[in-house]
Amino acid sequence: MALLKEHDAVAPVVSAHTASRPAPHQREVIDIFVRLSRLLGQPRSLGEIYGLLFISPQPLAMDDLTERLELSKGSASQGLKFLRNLGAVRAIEVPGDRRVHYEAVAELRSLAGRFLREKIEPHLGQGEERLDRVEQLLDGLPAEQREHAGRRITMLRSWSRNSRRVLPLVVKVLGE
Amino acid sequence: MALLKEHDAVAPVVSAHTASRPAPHQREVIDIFVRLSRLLGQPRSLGEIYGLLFISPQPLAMDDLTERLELSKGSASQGLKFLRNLGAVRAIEVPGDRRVHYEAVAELRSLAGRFLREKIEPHLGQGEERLDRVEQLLDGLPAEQREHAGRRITMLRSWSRNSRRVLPLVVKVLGE
DNA sequence: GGCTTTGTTCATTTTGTATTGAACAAACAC
DNA sequence: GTGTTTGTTCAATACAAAATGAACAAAGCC
Repeated sequence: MALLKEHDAVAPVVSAHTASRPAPHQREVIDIFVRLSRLLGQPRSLGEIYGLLFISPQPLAMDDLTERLELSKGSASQGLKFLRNLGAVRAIEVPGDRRVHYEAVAELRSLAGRFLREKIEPHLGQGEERLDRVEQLLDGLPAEQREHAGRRITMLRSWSRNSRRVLPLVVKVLGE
Repeated sequence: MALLKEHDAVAPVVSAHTASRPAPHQREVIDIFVRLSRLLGQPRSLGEIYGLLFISPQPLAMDDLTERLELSKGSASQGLKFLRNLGAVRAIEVPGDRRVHYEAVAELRSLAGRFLREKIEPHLGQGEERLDRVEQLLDGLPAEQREHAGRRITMLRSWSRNSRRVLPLVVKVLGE
């Protein structure tokens, strides 16, 4: 036993699956992304995955993630899928290793842009059509109520338009 | 048992508590705010309450809310508390009625401003201090790792600064 | 004083969402 | 071909967040 252990330690097997926990500074950075993730209404595992990739000096394979973050294959796979779609992560070929490795795409501009466009914009767009339909419903209403409701819907249209205007602006400033 | 059930069904209990459901157009507007609420990571009841107040021609008391939206006193009370703190709702005196009535504050600028300042900004602010502390943790690290981690933290600082810059801008454009 | 109305708080229950893990598929090695 | 590694999907489970409702407090009324 002691022999075996010693052998393991001595062997320069740098590439063995050293399931090393994240270092303290890594844990901190991961935590920052976990908070951000929750703030944006995403699962914590997402933040953990992106965070670890962000602070890791080299690309990591999926089982590096499951080992170091102690999460299931399912979570890792789903999380990476999401991050891939978002363009927050890119696949990297590592010579002599069949597994796909990932590294964090660390450009705030593209990240935020994609997120806003895919997760926020649709809601706003959908809203505009809705308002047209809702306005139809006002027809059979007593005059007083119709007037008030009409004003409110006009107001919502304006809110929607302003919100749309903001998005590109946000992306622009974040990218500077 | 059967009798009781039949009685319940037959009784023309229209006025018992004329808990008039929201009209179709009101239901639609409420739904818009429910979605928004979820998008911002807030409970659906919040959206319902604000939505109904927003589309109601006159101020409503708490039991109007519990009846029309079919939610508990607890939810209504908590929801109103939150909305009051946010400044999204204001209390109105109604002559001859002891109950406090509420109306929606319908100014996007102040609403969004308050929300961003109270719910988002703190996270960003907290982040900056954190980064200083994290940087300390880098000292005992091998040169190569330290260099990479250092770059990443610098990057996070810049992200944080840019995000801060965006907030006032958002508020400004939303208010126009 | 006691009785009623209005509103809040908080422990419990319910609901919704994230995570897990097992079954499956695909790509490779031999 | 068989066995192994890598990765995905999805039904079951665990967990976190929201809603409930009962107990309580405060304020008005008679």
